[in-house]
Amino acid sequence: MTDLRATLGEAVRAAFSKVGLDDAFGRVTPSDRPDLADFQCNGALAAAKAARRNPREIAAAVVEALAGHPAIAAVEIAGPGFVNLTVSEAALSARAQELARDDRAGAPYVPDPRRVIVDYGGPNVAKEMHVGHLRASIIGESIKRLHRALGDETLGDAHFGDWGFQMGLLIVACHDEFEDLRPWIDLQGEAADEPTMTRFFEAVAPRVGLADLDRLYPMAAARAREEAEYRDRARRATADLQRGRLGYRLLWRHFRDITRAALERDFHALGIDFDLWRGESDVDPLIPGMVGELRDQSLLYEDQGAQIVRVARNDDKRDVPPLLVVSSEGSAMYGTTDLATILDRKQTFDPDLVLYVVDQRQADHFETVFRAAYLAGYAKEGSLVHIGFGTMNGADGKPFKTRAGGVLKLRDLIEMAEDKARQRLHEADLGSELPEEEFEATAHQVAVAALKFADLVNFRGTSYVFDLDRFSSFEGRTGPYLLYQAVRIKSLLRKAAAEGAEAGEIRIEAPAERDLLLVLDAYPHALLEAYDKSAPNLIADHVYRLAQAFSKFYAACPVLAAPDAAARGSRLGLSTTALRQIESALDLLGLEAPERM
RNA sequence: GACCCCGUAGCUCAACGGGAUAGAGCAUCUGCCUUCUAAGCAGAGGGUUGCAGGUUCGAGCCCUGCCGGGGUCGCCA
Repeated sequence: MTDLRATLGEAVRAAFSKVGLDDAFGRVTPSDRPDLADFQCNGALAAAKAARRNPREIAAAVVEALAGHPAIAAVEIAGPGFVNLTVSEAALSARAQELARDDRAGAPYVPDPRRVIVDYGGPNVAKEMHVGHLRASIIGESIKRLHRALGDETLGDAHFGDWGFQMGLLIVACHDEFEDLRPWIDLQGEAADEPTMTRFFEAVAPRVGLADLDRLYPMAAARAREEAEYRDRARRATADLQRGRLGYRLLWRHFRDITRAALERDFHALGIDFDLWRGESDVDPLIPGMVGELRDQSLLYEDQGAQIVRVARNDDKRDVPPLLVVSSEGSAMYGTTDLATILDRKQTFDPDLVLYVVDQRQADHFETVFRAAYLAGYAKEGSLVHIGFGTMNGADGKPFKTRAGGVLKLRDLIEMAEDKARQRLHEADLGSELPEEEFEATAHQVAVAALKFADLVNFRGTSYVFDLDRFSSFEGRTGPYLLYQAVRIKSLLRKAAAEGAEAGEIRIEAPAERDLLLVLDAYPHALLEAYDKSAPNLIADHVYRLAQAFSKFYAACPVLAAPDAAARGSRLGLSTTALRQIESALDLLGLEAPERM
């Protein structure tokens, strides 16, 4: 399977070699002037500059070396030395059959598969998920799917925040709130027998639910800010928990279990599923050993009462602060946990690459942690990469807030999107004949598509403005538009099947067919670019372009009413292939199209 | 203060090693439903790419300065 761009690129690189120039100049790109050609190579201009020669002369030599290549119908020199390439009918047709037969719709494999962990989502026990988690989850899920689809052995890890001060706060809050549970919460010791544990959970589970955590945590957090005494109690509870005090440990397990179950449900509804839920608590036992090892490696320094690893380098343009491993109070910091997580991953999975899909604002933090990990030999230089993203902003350009000024909960956001989707479907009189259940499922899919596509269509590094009306529109570059296009093709194929019409050999005749095929051909390159840059927006761009190219084809070339059986078979083949590729790309974005709407 | 990112059409965003006429979508305007979902298609208008210099045959992209916005700068995560 080779796409036309790669085929031509190979040919042009060979031509540059043949005339004695670096083959890197033979880079081929889709034409900027589709009215003139399908592809172009600007290498003659760059080569001319390097060799102080006339670009048109070089272009002429390259063109001569290309003569007779079977994939090229025409090659012309334009302007100062652009080489314009038009694909031959034979190559076009061969590529069409290849794509039609490929059950991956053109998706490539990477040449050297790696072991990859995508660290994303970052939900916390007790803290409600908010829009900040949404971006991490949407982008991370897409990157994970992309790596997996292209052949990497890939794990997605939620990196569950289950271990900090907030646990102590919750324990104290529960202790105060549930008087009758105190004997259980105060349970001493470090280990329990089965019957004790069973009785513990029988007593606690019916009383302490998610709603309690949602209610108690903000209250406790606020109170800890005000009252030093309360804060100290929570700190002590945190320390006791981490030391293994039985009642706290069991209560904490309960917090963690119910939170995780709810989170998994919420994520799943968004098409986001993790392979691992390794929590901060899982790596806590590694920390003492790790600290000792860092000391043995002479990486640890004492500074202002804290234990630090210095990571600054001579060529740094700014002050790079050290990694704080043990605070002056003797506790582990979040950088400590992150470093221990790197160690844990090395021991359990030994990844070639770890991608951290986390807010761009934490770039400095990760730089520090990564440097420390490289120094300690916990990861190979360059194998840890922070995939930063910008914020989702409100209409004022500032990070999104509710009207009351608070952080918008993820659940509320999704509900808003579903309401909007229902409203839009009704306005367009769509899905009115669907059964209630299917209509609701469709509304959910439309809502999810609106939110996720709006996020993924922007380059992850830039911030974007949240505008539900725009995202939920069925017109233009939106998720719902893409679902609509997919559904329209599905409907067409159902009708064809009912008439007994079958896909046949694809013949590229009409301009709209040629344009569609060229877009289909560009899929592997789009995916490899997206892979290299961890940039799902390139997949979003591609699928939108594809949907548009199909729509033009659909308007210009009747399928069922094609002039003859061969043309109908050909157009059905193109439609089937386009649908498969749209669905493939949507899947990589974490989206799914309904059967009808 | 230091460092990083951003500034492109009225709005939201593109522009793939520095290359041809800076592209899409929304909004506005004009056509097209007795044919497969018009949530569509065809077309039009809309730009001194923040400002000023520089490098280059050629700059939205590279360099310098300035203006404006955002972010980060060890014991929260």
